[in-house]
Amino acid sequence: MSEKKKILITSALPYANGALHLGHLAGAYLPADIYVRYLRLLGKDVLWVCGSDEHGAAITMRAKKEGRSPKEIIDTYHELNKQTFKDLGISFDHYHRTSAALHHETSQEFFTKLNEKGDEFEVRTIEQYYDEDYNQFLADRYIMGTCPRCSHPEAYGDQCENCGSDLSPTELINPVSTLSGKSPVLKETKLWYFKLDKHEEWLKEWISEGTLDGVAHHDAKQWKKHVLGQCLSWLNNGLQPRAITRDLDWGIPVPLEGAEGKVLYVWFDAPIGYISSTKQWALDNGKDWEEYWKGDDVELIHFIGKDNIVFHCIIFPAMLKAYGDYALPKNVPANQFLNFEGQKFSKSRGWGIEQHEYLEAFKDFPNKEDALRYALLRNLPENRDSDFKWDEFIEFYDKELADNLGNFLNRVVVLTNKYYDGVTPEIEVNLKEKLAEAIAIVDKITQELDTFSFKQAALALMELSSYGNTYLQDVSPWKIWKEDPDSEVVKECLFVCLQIASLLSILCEPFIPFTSPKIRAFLGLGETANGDLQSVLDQIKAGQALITAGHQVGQSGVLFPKINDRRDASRLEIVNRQKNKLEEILAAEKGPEREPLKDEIQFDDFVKLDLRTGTITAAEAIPKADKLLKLSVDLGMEQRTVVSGIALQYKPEEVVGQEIVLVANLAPRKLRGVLSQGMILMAENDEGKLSFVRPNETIGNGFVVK
RNA sequence: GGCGCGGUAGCUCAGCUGGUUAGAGCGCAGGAUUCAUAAUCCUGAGGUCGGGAGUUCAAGUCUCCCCCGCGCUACCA
Repeated sequence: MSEKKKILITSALPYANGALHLGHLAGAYLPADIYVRYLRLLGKDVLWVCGSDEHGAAITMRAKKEGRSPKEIIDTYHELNKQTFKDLGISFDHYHRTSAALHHETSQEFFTKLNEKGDEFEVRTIEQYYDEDYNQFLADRYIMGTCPRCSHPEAYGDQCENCGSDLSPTELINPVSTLSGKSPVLKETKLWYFKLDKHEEWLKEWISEGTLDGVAHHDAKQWKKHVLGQCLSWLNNGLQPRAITRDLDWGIPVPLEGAEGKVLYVWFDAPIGYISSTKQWALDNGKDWEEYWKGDDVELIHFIGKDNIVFHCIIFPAMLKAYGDYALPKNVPANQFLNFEGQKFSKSRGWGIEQHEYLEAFKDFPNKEDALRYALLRNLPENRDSDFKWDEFIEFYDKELADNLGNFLNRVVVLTNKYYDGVTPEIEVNLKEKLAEAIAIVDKITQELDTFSFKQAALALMELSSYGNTYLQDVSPWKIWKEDPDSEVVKECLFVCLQIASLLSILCEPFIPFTSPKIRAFLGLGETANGDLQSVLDQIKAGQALITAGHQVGQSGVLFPKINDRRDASRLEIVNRQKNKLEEILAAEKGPEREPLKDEIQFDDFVKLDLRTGTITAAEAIPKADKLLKLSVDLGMEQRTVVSGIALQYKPEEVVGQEIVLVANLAPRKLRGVLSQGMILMAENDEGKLSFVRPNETIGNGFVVK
């Protein structure tokens, strides 16, 4: 066992059925990359693992849709995502995949161990749809039918994409297997459940107090509020056992006799992917994976988006503790969501840009990687949803990277070359004193990084360069030099500026790793290595120069050619192409769009409907249902009670006296405890505005509409 | 309806356990300067801290109610 503390960083495993967009990057990968690069520069023993999540029904569904095998799908996206990460400087130590044999073994071993503990799992028998032609149980997504809520004929077993309702397969009207196209039958099946409820007590203490079995584990106050909030909300509602197996042919087989045709539920094996990724890295590098997962000297940090909070803060810790010996996360700095120009990323709408698309579209853009990293960084959704805008991309690049950082570095190197032929001047100076303010800013940068405040850290980095600009301006060596080229004041000024430039060259590395070596080259410095930042910090605080007298600097140049440049519009054009794309999408969407027509029916189908005129005579809200009103309808020959989902648009008093048309022979159904005897016809437009359908002159109640 | 998170200058956001005249960047207005990439530096204007009530000597910061945004969840004939 090594004496040094091990830090294990994980980033959410990307699901390998599609490309990743900028929101993903901003959520779980860029912040982690910055943090890991920072720790490496400090010389910490840090390991960062990730990989593709390659199981689950969504992959088989996509494969079927595209007429490819699941294996082809995951291979495509595994390679794409892996390469794109690499191109953007996302510096995983290992990028694994859950289809790997090592991962299957690891997951099965994990399952087996928990199963052998005896009281972690329970087996339940439930009824599930089964396709008799294909001899297999059907995942929710493999069943389609008519949505019981909106009558959309192509709702999936878990969700209706037309009305957004969450469904269960048994709710579907006329369910059909997407495999055989026939009606599935209900058949009993066995599922394994993880008894999450059993872990509720210690989880509550661990999350709210940061103590584990009474022993201090982490500082709960360091966790983000929205993370704590969501976890405690779950815990206070009571945890339920969760199914960990499914009847599916794509995934990790359940390693038990009599469990043929069953695989581990994807959420169970995915986080174990962090472990198998570590194992593979250890094998490749001759290390011991357990040193990073077990023992007191382990610090585990999960970087994720907010959609993953409960898995990483509740479910996976429960799995780890149930297994035993594993360290639990010290922090889960989950980010919120990144929007794109004011709206959510949407693949189907083409709203947003995927990582590999960006690299392609910006291939002629200098520093495209750092430009993107910086724009995302400055706008990270750390505590609330944020918004990526191309105009801000331009602004951050031009104002901060080019005008502030790039220009300062250029000024310093140009002046050094001009006055001293690039040789650092010899000068007596109390650096501790002279750099006190700069060092305070450096401390701020590291403190922000230590606490996962990456956006603030970036601002502090700019503050350092801005401080350099201000200092240079205050001394204005060019004025003095004109009078006295040998001035000690000029020498001191540039000597100090070179120290600041040197600090910037290393401190910027976690944020803009592609630019850092260029800055180092300007300054005549070699590339940074692990641990360098620690020695730089030690030196500078001890008053030692980082760039000493006699050191030859290199030649400078334009680090960040500005986007708004009067001589060269090429960069602006690249960005403008993206902006134009969005405008086109918006323009296209403005065209009239109507729900597609349903399948043709016969006259006989129509006459089955019994439509009657009526008048609403009373209305009241239904407690604990914000969309429902309980209505009394006068049909002339009788009174009906009808429950209608119009409460968001109408107050009860507004609808009394309203003439309506009622589907009068609809089978009664109970809603929120009230028996609804019919359905009122309403027209609804695309903005959700409702309007009653009624005869355009009063005709009396109870008459037939046909 | 329940739960969680957010709502601070024109824009994007900082403000830990309540404590002096509420901060930064961008934008805007004036000025300085030329080593540098129409750059840099200085000064200034600009905020009922979502609304209302309360606790306190003192509230952006605590409590309650309400409004808005996002998410989870229930319901949606």
